[in-house]
Amino acid sequence: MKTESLEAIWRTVRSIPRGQVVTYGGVARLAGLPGRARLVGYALRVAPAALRLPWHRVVGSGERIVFPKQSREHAEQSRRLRAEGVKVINGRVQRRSAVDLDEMLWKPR
DNA sequence: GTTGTGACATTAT
DNA sequence: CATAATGCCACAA
Repeated sequence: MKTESLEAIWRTVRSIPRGQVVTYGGVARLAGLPGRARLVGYALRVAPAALRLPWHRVVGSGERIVFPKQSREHAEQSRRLRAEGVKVINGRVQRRSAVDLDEMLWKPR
């Protein structure tokens, strides 16, 4: 049922850890709905505000923010992500591998 | 029932 | 990098 799908998506989004981002397609896949990225967008659009979903952790393919650069949503998402330590440059979330590499080179010892 | 529109993704030009 | 074509599918008109 469709409400089932929406709930599965909401649960999945709710499970995204702080400081981590997942693509629309990724959420769909994790929710057991492969190939239905658009439904994820719809699910987030109609999600009850009461759920307090971390919608800002969901990005487009290539870890790009899907909202138009000038939009309020775009600014909002960038702000929220940066508030969690996620680097966002030019509407693009910096690759985690680069961050991990930095951690590796600095942490040891 | 048909058509247009998306908080999208992937592949091919 | 930019565009277009497809696939996907819920919803509104």
